[in-house]
Amino acid sequence: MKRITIYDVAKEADVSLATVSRVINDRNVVSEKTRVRVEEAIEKLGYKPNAIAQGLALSKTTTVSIVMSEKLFQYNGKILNGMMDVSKIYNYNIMFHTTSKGISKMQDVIESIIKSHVDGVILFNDNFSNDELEVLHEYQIPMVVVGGKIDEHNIPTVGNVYINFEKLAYELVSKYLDNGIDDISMVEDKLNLSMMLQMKKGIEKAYAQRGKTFTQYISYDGSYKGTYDFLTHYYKDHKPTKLVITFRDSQAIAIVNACKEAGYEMPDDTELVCVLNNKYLSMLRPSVSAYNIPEYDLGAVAMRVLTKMLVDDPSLKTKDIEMGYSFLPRQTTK
Amino acid sequence: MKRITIYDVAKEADVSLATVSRVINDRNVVSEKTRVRVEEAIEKLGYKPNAIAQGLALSKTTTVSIVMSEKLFQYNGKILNGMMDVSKIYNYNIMFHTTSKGISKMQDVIESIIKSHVDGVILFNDNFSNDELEVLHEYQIPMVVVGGKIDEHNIPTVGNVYINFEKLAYELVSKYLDNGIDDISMVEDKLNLSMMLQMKKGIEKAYAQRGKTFTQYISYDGSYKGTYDFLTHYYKDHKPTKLVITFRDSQAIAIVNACKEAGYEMPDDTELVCVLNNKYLSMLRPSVSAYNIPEYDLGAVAMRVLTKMLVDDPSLKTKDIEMGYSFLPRQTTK
DNA sequence: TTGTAGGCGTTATCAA
DNA sequence: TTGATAACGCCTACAA
Repeated sequence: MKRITIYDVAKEADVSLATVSRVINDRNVVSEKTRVRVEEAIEKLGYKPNAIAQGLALSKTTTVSIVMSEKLFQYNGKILNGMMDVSKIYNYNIMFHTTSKGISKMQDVIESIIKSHVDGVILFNDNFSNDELEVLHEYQIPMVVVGGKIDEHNIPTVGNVYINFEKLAYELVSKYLDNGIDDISMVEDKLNLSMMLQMKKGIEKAYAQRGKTFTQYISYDGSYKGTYDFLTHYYKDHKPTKLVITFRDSQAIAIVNACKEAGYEMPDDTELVCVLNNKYLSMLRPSVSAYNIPEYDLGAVAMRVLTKMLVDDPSLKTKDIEMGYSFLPRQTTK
Repeated sequence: MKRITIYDVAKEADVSLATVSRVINDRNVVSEKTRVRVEEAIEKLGYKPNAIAQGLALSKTTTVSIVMSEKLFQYNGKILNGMMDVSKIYNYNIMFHTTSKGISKMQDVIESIIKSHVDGVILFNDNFSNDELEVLHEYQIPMVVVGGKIDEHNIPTVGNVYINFEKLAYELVSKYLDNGIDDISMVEDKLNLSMMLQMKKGIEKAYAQRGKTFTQYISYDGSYKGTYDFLTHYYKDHKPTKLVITFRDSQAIAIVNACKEAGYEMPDDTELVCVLNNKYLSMLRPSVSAYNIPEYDLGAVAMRVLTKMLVDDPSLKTKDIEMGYSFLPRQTTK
């Protein structure tokens, strides 16, 4: 079946293709009479404009790329939901890219982003370098980074929608320190290294302000299958600290199980806070205290900022937006 | 910055644009000498072909659409991973669409699929009707449906990569029936209705073959926030059956918690099998028996089948592929 | 082996 | 208000 084109419509309505184009795009003025005729022809033939041809003619694809790491997007469903919903409102198509660590596949992704001529890009933290940001910027492609705060940048085509993890960690730890508890540890999450660094910074600041030093950053090499494996092993000969901070659910669950097996009571012997909340943490027994991060909103706002950059002045201000969060106390904290 | 085009390269290398096109696409024979010259020019100018223009010229976008329901894709990360990896191998771009139930957004998705002129589509079960499949077929767009088995179809442009949930349920229930246990229930999962129906069919068949009738299909209306809420309420005045079958983790976890709170022992008082495995089920105490569904492979194979349909004869045979599964016994079964 | 020219489906600029 | 016509960037017969 030959796809029907603007020519077919023009012939059917007995006008020139220019006129058809006009009624499609609502440009200029078209006489009521002919507009109706054209619309009828469109309806009758079931004509649908070819977005590719439009893209070529307009140098605008109404498509934006979303790139996130392969591992990460399993945890970021809601962020994606937020982005998808907003993109629908503005009628943007979504090109989806994933990066796997290891070989720097980000190169390939950038390559295909450039070739695809998408109008904008949304990147997640933790899967690109500054060089790569620079490349995209050279091509004048507006982009927004979502997740954590990115370093001071003066690239005008970059926006940032983020959670201030440094502040979050600082506040959390300060509270405990002020209650006389300084036996605190944080478990590294290799999937979110840049967020970890920000949190570490916040914790260290809290300690430093009180003349102390934070030392219990629990990291591990690649010899374990994952965090869970590592932690169950780790707690065989380590007593959990009074407060343990984890980033994701897997780590929190590992801690809960390890404590249970070692005979420690929560929250009496040890307290646990997981940064990223999800439903499993509330289903667990004991249920795990966590932070309510507005994931959906992060995605929605990021996409909205991007569309703003696309239609408005690209040098728009207020492109950096800090999102809030709130603590969800559950059974693992007093 | 003006994007540099094939003309620029041609001028730089002092050849015609046709020649440049030839070296880019490796078409015809180009003399070694000029090819090198062209390649140098490409390198020097940093030329990247405009995929949009290529798409227009070739009527081929090397892009495929993936459409899945908004709710579902949070659970199907690995399937997506499989699809993404294979699409990378074949250099296909991914256009990502989500459908939310309620208003039939599927209409919009189809609209944009048609306009985008993607080369093929991958659909998940449970988010389209046969009519919608027909529309896509009218446009000759190759597509594959992934997840459960779709009804007999004779649309030549549709492939199907699936798990035989009917068989799975039949086998599972048969085993228990043959051991004299017929106090079995299955909890409905509203996110996967078509799979539920297939499983129900399998269970009913197992019962029927033994002159019995399956009655304990546990469903609920929309008055609960979700399955978890419903189940915790349900088991206040219902004793769990000897075997409970759930589809997803949330439901399984609800059962585990409900039993624990009601003082039932697993697996002695009641056994539990969750169809879709995931890491939380193995972390839970007791850990939940489940099926190892090759999610990644489902996605990978689906994408591979689609690419085959795209390059090979579109009327290729063996487009319907049944994937295997295996049982993972854990603490909730004897 | 290389170049010329027409076409892919739209939009936009001019004239009419 | 409408209609030619030249882009948009690339590919591919057809010629040379």
